Order: sequence, then C-alpha cells, then structure tokens
Amino acid sequence: MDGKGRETKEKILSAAFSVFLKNGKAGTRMQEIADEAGVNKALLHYYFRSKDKIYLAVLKDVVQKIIMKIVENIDLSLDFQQIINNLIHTQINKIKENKQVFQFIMGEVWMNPDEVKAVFKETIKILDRSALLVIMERINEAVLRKEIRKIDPFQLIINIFSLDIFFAIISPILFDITDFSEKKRMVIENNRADEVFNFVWESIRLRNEE
Amino acid sequence: MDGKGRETKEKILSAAFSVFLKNGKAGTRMQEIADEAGVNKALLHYYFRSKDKIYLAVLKDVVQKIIMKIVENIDLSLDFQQIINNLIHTQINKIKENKQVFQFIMGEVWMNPDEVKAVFKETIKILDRSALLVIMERINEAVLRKEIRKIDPFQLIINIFSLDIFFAIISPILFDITDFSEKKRMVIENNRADEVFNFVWESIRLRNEE
DNA sequence: GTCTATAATTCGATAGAC
DNA sequence: GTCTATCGAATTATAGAC
Repeated sequence: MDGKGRETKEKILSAAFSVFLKNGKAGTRMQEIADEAGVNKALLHYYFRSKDKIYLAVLKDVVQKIIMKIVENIDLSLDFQQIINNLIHTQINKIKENKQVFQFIMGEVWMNPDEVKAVFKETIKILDRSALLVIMERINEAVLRKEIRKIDPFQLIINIFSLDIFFAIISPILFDITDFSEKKRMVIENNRADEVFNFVWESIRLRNEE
Repeated sequence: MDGKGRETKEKILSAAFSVFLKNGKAGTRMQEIADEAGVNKALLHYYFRSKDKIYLAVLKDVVQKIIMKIVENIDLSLDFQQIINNLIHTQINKIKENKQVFQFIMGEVWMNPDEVKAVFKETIKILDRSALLVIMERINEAVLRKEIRKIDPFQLIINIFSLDIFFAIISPILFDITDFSEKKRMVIENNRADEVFNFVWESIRLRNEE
C-alpha cells in the first residue's frame, strides 16, 4: 500500500475510533465514519471490507489501550502502603481521563459479549502481566511480615477494582437520579480516591492489639 | 378491552419481557416477540403502537422490580453488625438470582442512557425509600456509639453496592478470560458474600486501641 | 484510489380482508 | 381481534465509471 493509501486508511481508522466510541457498534453508521474522515463511504469497504472488520480493529485497539493503562505506571519503589495508595489514585485518574472508553466497553460487553471476550482474551495473552503479578507478590509479602491481615491477593485486587471502576461508571446515572448539588457532587468525585484508599487500608492494616 | 384481548396483550408483554432481556432493545426484533408470544406481528402494533412503547413498558417493569429487590427484605430487628451482614448476603443473592436483569440494565444504560435515566428517576420518585433511609440512620447511630469509625453513610452504601454488584456483572468475563478451574471459580463465587462482609466490617469496626 | 449510483436486505409499520 | 400482504425507510455492501 502506498503513502496515500496508508494515509487514507489511517484517517478512516481514526474517524471510526471516535464514532464507535461515541455511538457503540449498533449506533454507528458507516456514513458517519466516512463524513468524519472526510472520504467517500465506498472507501471504507475498499479498505476494510465490512463494518464488522472496522469495528474489530477499533475494539482491539481500545481494549489493548485500556488494559495497559490500568496496570501500567505503578511506582514499585515505594513502601507497601504507598503502593496501594498510588495504585488507587492512578487507577481512578486513568478512569476519569478515559471515561468514554470505559463506558464504550461496558456497553459493548453486553451487546457483543463473545466478540469482546475474545478480544480481551487475546489481548491478555500478549500482555505484559508482570505489573499485576508484582503487586500480588507484594501483597503476599505484606501479609507475611504482618503489615496487613491475611487476605487473598486476587480478592483484594478485585475489591479495589470494584471500588474504583463501579463508582466511575455509575456516577453519571447516580448523580442524575439523586438531587445532590453540583458542589456536593464535585466534593464526592474529588475525594473518591482518598475515600477508597482509606476504606481499603482500614480494612487490611494490622493493628497492635492483634 | 375484553378478556381475550387482555389475555393476548399479556402474552405479548410477557414474551417481550423475555426477548428484550435476552437481546436488549437494539437486538430485539418485533418478529421474535411475536413468535415467542405465538401471535401475529401485526398484533404487537395493534396493542402497543410501536416497538418503543413495548420497550418502555418492559423497561419500567424491570427497573421497578430490581430497585425493589435490592432494598427490600432487610431485617432491621438485628444488631448493627448483623444488619450489614444481612444486607450484603441478601443483595448478592438477589443479584445472582437476577443476573440477566442486571446485565440487561447495564447494557441499556449505555445504549439508551436518557430513556433509562428517566425511568430510574420516575421509579425512585414513587418508591418507598424508607428501607435505605433507615439503614443510613443505623449507620449514623453506630458511628455515634463508637461501634464503627466515622464514615459518610452514603459512601459506605456506595462501597457495599460496588463490591456486590461489580463483581457479579464482571464475573462472567473475568472467569472467561482467566484460567481458573471450575472448582476454584465455584469457591470464589460462593464465598463472595462472606469475603465482602469481612472486607467491609474490618474496614469500619472500631477496635479497643483507638 | 476514489467517486456515483444502485443493488440487496432487514425491519418497523400499516392497509385491508376476514 | 387477528391475519396476510406489502410499503417505506434505513443501511450495508457492491458494481462500474473515472
């Protein structure tokens, strides 16, 4: 493929990325992608054959990016308490920055579970899992030296992810159906990471009495 | 409307319920509802005018049931620790029993956010909120008599919901992409309620040292 | 490689007979 | 109240000219 062709293909892919993220698979029209890319609709088929193929390309890209983002950038040089604190704050910030991506994935998971699961599986296979494994290792170490109580690392990670992710994806609806003031909403959102860390740390730290 | 008409209408609604739950709004075909109900497709329009109208009827019913289920049946005669324990176990059981309903709502929230939000708002308005309010009251009381540490009841409830709901809706994908044995999967699923209660209680209970 | 025009299909909705 | 037949809109996909 020559330079011009590659350029066009990338324009289409980038447009598809933004349109699929906004509307989901079912809500996306090939015409809208073409308009967004500034090319003719027929070209989408010339380069990608079908809507399904473009969707799959976008989905792979999105899933890969989100998995990377959620486990990367964890500073392991800190002490254990700070690692957990750092993990929670980093994760919640990443989620805030990529809300649209999370909501897209949540939507697609239910509409196209098999497609999404397959992409997740494939991505995880080629992924560098070391970051997550190192954290689990650190959890086990902290248990052994009695800094925290005995807990299954897998369950602890799941609990942290639940507290981080569920709130973020549900908060638009939550604040829409409750009658909090804008100010209270902001306070709750901004304090969420501290609240989660506090909740988690109080649960796992070992006290002197024990 | 005579007896026969009412009966047909109910057959359609019941079929619509099962088909929408399985496929979501976008994935549902009027023909499939008609087949499921054993009537002609034209009759759906005779009784409900449009697909949107049937969907709305189903959505209202589903949302109402799920909100009721999640807050009802909390035994308030117990002591505080047991109320929290009971709340978590009841909720997780309800979620397990109604997994399809939860997954349907999660899917619809992203595909039709405005429609779903509106139905939630409306349902909450006519809902008996006393159960949830009483729990928040009990939380405040427990703080005052120093049974648990100081915590915002709203945040505590959100945290419990996160730990209960997120795991349940994500577990099919989680177990699909990891390589746990069937046995380990069962153990984790069956112990989830105990794990959550333990995690929450360890986080909030006040010790003697403090 | 890119465009115009159109085929092909799917699906919600309706008209009209019984 | 129920069915058959069909319309019309929306949308993916392709054929063919440039």
